[in-house]
Amino acid sequence: MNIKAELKRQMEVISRGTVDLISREELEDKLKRSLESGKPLRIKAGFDPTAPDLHLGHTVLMQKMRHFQDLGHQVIFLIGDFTGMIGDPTGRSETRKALTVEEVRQNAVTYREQTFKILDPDLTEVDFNSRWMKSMSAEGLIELAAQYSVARMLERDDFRKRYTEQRHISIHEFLYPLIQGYDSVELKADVELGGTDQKFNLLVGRDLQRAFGQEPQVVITMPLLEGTDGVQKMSKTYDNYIGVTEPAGEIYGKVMSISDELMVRYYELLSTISLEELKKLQKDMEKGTAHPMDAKRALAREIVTRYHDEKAAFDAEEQFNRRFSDRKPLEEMVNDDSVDVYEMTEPMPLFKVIAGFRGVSSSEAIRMIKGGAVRIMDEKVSDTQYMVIPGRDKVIRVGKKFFRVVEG
RNA sequence: GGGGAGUUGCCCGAGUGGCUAAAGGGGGCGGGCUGUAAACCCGCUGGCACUGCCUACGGUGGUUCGAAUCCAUCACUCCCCA
Repeated sequence: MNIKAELKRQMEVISRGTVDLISREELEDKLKRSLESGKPLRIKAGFDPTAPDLHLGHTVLMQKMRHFQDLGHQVIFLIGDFTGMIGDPTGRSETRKALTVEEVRQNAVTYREQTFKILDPDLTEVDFNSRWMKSMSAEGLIELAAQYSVARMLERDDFRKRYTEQRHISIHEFLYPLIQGYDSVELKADVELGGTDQKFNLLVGRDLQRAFGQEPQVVITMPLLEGTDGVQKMSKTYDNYIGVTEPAGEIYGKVMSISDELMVRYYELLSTISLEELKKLQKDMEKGTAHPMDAKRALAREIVTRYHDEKAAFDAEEQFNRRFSDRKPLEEMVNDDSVDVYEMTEPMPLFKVIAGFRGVSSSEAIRMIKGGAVRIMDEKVSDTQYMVIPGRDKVIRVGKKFFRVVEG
């Protein structure tokens, strides 16, 4: 094997799509030694077990982990169960609520199950930082804390912001980056991956490794994926996520509802098409030779295919078209199996039906009726007292979603 | 340890005794326009089978016919001094 050529190839694969790579020289050095000795690099990526459902935002990072696996390196999927109990203050404007031991444990299990949709289980070492943190003594913690200064902590953007805005910061929040950094010491990590928001924490890891006499890890950050709202980062907390375990139709629909601008971003970070292809697509859309909606369809198909399969993607598209794009007469909708079904045997007030179907309060349902959001058999209904009679009122539409009433 | 400021609905923020389910903005939802896009315009935005009732302005207790607004006390946050 030509080590030089292989080194170049690996560097290319690894650096694609990254935001920071600190430092390139160190990475090259480590890779070179690894190639010469045949000893794989230890790649660490930590995950906070607050949100047990993986979403597309996580996959940006995990695909990078996968790249490392494909190059034969050892990936460590570290579940920050101990740190999860502290609550990562990163990016927050206020103190996070700490999780209970039980919550963290449960979340971790689900997390693990979903990981292997993307990663190769044989090349993945799953670990928990409670393994070493739980038994750390107070002396150990103080020794660790002595490695860093308050001034340096306050260099971190979010801390500084909170500090200058005179908001509360608990001492234990300073411990988070320290513990995360110490994890790298325990794991003897060669490389640590994270989102750009993790940059500070990852760099602390380098300092601590140095302090504990280890060679500092290389830090690689990946861009954060915006959520479906296009503004905030994708997160379960903001309810703007697309989960990898969601049904095909759901994923397809969510992707279709994102803005054009965001679509380009998703292409960039989630699609496997090359950057050149993406550029061409953008140009064509500007020129008007390609319709943005078609491009979005293709993206939705690609993503659904990845987490389900091609057939599911095809079906999801079919259903989507039938539901929203094709203008079809009411009679067809009545028996269309792609609409959701609401079973009822006895007449019920309309707002109750809506409340049950949409999961909103009765007051909210009544407001929707008053606001003209509701149609029954294609007729707008504004009577809040309206009774739904199964058999007669077959198709109810609330907003853009609609459903069919069936006698059960 | 001493002194001061503050805690309002999902978020920000106005409100200093009745007209306050609480201005305004953001977000969210709905309507129009569309490509279930963006932008823009309009409406709604505590709960409850609802011409009414219940819950709500950090917690508790009090003053009052009546309190988010006044008093006491507790909790929490921030600032200044030591």
